[in-house]
Amino acid sequence: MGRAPCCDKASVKKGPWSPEEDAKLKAYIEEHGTGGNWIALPQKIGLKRCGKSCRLRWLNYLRPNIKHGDFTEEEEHIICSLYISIGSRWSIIAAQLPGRTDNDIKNYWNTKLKKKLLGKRAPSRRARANQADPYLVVAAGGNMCSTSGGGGGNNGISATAATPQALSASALERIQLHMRLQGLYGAFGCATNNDSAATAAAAPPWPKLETLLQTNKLLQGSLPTDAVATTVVSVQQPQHLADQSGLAAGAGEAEHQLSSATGATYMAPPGSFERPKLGFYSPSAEAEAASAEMTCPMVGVYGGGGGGGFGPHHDELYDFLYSKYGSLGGGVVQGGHTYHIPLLPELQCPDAAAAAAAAVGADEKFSTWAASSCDYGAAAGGHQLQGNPISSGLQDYVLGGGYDQ
DNA sequence: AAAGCGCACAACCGCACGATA
DNA sequence: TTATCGTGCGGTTGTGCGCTT
Repeated sequence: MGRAPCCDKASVKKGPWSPEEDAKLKAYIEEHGTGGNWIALPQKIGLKRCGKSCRLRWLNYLRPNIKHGDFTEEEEHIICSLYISIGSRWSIIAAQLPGRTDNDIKNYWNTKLKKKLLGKRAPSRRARANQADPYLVVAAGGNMCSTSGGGGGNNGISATAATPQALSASALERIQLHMRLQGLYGAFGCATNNDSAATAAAAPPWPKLETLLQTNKLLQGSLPTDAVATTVVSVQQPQHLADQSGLAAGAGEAEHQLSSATGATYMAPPGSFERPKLGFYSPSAEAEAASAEMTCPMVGVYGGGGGGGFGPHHDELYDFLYSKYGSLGGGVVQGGHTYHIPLLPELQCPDAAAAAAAAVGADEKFSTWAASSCDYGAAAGGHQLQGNPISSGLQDYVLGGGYDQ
């Protein structure tokens, strides 16, 4: 028995919205608000639309301060960075880009950015229809390292990890993307035996990501200073610290810290080292001096518990990455240069986003963040942004999430 | 000129979650 | 504790337009 549909599909209108419908919806919401019930709203205003459709139309097109098209280079960088870090959690990414909607960003990623960055064509509808296993499209058409072991040596990705069961398309794309940005294909000894891989390897790395990270541009201007609760110490670990800490060769405290190839940095509590998890990076204590501060009402709980921890693909993804970075001892050496995995910009606390939104006008999407106590996953996977009370007065955070679908 | 194709955008669908009765 | 409902999210599909053959 399936759940009842949200509306009578036989009587609701589908397809593009007319200007008249837009005007009706906009006028009503501007005057009365949504009334807290989208399902009932279309009846109230005489629209033959599903409530969900009304909500979508309002959020994506009719509400004030919506931007469409013309993504700036900086916005592209932010999308790219966050996609690597957290995957296809478009609503969270959208929260970092004022005026942008998750739908817009999702479309932009799928139609432009992905191709631009990964250098591959999205399979056509027809190809997709004929493709029995969608995961194989990525595995075969993407620029992932060969897992056949033929000629490329041990590239560290096990056959198991490369199977559709182990690594999702999203995870593969993120690995590809990050490698791409770092120009690490050669360092990983990838066997590139198809055209798309060769094309990808020839493409230039992401040129300005590092600049963006260094300048730490992500919504710094809107960070509130008066909200209370826990202080989250952001953000950028200075490069010299990253250099010193290494990845796996060190002992003691340094061993607690590891940067993953997705850009995640992990800080385990002293004395309880465990295998790092992929996820949003946690800032180091040393980063405090160079960091901005933001506040976020949350409690400090360590690890990936609560909403269910990390997604099923993370362990495999981690195993692959850790085997790479661990075995290479603190970075990837290529051409006499040691490549360190960059730290990613910090996600803005939703409450900060809410505060920023409040300054320019009510925004329903942000208002839901404001009430959620920085719950990053309530709807998107049930995971919470959780703090790690690593030492007195300092909080590191790991964003868990089942975002590999 | 017309068919085929790819692309971009808008919209829909189904699932998971939280709230509530 | 369980069922139901509304909401939010990410994935997918529909559609129109422009380019290519």
